[in-house]
Amino acid sequence: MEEKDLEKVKELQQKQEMYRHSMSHVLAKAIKSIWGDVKLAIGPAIDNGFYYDIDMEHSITPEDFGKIEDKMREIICNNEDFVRFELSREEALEKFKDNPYKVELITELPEGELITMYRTGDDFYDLCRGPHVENTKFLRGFAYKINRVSGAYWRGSEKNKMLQRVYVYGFLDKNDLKAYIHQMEEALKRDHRKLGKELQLFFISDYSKGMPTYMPKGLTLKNELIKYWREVHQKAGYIEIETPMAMNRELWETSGHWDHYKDNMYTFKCEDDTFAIKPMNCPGGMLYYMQNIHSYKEFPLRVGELGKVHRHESSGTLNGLLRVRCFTQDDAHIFMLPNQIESEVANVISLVDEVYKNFGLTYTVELSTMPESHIGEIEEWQMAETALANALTKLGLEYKINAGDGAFYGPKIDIHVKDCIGREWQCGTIQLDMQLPKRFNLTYIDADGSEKEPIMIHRVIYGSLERMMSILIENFAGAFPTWLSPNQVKVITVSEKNNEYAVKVAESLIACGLRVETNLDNESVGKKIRNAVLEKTPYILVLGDKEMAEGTVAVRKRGSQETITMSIDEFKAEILNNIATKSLTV
RNA sequence: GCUAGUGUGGCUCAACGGUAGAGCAGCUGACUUGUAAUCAGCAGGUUGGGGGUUCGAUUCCCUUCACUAGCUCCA
Repeated sequence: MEEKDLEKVKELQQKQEMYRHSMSHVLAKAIKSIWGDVKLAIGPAIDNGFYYDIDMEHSITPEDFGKIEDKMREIICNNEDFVRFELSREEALEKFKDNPYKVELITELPEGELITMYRTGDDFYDLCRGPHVENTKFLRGFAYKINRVSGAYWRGSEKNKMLQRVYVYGFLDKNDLKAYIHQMEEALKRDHRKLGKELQLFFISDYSKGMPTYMPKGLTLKNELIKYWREVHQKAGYIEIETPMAMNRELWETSGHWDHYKDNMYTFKCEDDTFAIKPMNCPGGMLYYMQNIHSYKEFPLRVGELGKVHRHESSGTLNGLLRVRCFTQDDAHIFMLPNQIESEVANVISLVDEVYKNFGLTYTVELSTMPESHIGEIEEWQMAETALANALTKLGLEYKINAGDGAFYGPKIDIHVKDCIGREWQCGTIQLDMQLPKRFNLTYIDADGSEKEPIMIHRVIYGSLERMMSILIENFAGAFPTWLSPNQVKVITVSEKNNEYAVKVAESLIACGLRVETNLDNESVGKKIRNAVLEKTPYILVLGDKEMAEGTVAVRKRGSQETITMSIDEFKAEILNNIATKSLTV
């Protein structure tokens, strides 16, 4: 039964994909019939519809969308057959001789194979393996909407010409399209940049593009994340260090960053020396290791650092707190014996799991293996990759393999989390480094008294505090669990007569370590409630004559419109318990 | 970095060739409030910066900066 359903779903997905392919043909045809002189590149189906990459003079703008959609509708209503036909390579090249993109695609097809094309009407044909629907009339019920137009490099390489890519949402079911658009609109409301402004968490000044300033509330959030991080890492056997922000060029030459990463580093001269602001914490961590002679008995040696790094990322890639030029990595370098890799990697992944679960985050795991350009011996790589894979398998985690996507210095495991509009961001990562220990000549004394080179991994759990914060802001839509919430309690008075009592209550809560704000404004209770609700405060306390006389508080929890009257001590017990258990709800 | 779009008071938006308007927030005053906006008044912008076209520009053009989406990148 279950299998049957699965099959049905799969069948429907395949059908949808075929329709999307056919629609992309229609899209191309519509654009060609409107603007005439266009060179079509490529137009695949994607998971929310389809797009077409086109090289043309006219810059398509949102004002053109209606016109294109109308034309598409017209083509669909013409009941044109999708006619499949095959050409020899030469014939196909001749047919597309004015279109370098198609020529390139055709040339890459295996020689001797016939080229499949589809034609609709008399005037339009396109290179496509198909399948397509038989006739455009079948597309009549297909729900589509042009979403946006943007630039995209031909074949994804910045060396090539940038084409115009028209993205279209497209679904078999009208309701799916509606639901999808609605979901996107809802998602935008929880965009961390919007909430960051509304909730006064952070801002990014023009004077420090890509480098956020934390406002008091945002800093509280960040500090809570750090506090929690320290708790779990201390339990997991980590020690913590702090390395300098700027270090001499020579160090970066030794680490290899100067050669590989110089363009992304902020460098400066001081007296006769050149310095770089650290783009990563590793070299500093290596220097720490080198301060002492190490024994195999110390391993695994887990050295953590909440290190602030600066990287000059391209301007176009910056995105709120998700992609910044200055961020705090929750880094750690772990030094170990070869036979400790598997268990230690498993330890780290368990830590990731524990931390992410605590936030209610779901994640996906990817294992990236040896890239073409790499250092080290194949056997070393195999050993390392096997160890990583074994650790994942042992924990029963599903993972995707990204063949050849590892760092040049070692394989890695990446943890991805989705943002509110479905974009995946790498957060946690565990990277085996087969280079730095060599470059810095790290050693330890093994049981037999010989000097050996330790195995080292870099790992982050949050990834960066900034990225994790933005993911959390969006996941919670700004309504943070109490323990994380910048403001945990809002004390509201009914009238000015109650101010003194309110201040007393607030002070006693603050004395318990709670983050409390009072609103003694000369405003209506309704308005003060409204403001507190908009600020997404977990607990609102309303204090009037009644509470004052009885020494109680009227508690209104986030998400509820009811109030519960309780003694101050009862309230303290409840909220402190909520915080201690890091409850996700109030 | 590339392509396109956007840029109006602290915030959200309006006006769109005739020299900027509203709500919220702020301030002042009245009201003393019982669970999502009490009322009145005041103040606040030369429309991101620079240049040009024009009798006149927020509105058109150029340039620059920033932002947004996508592409590339993320060792």
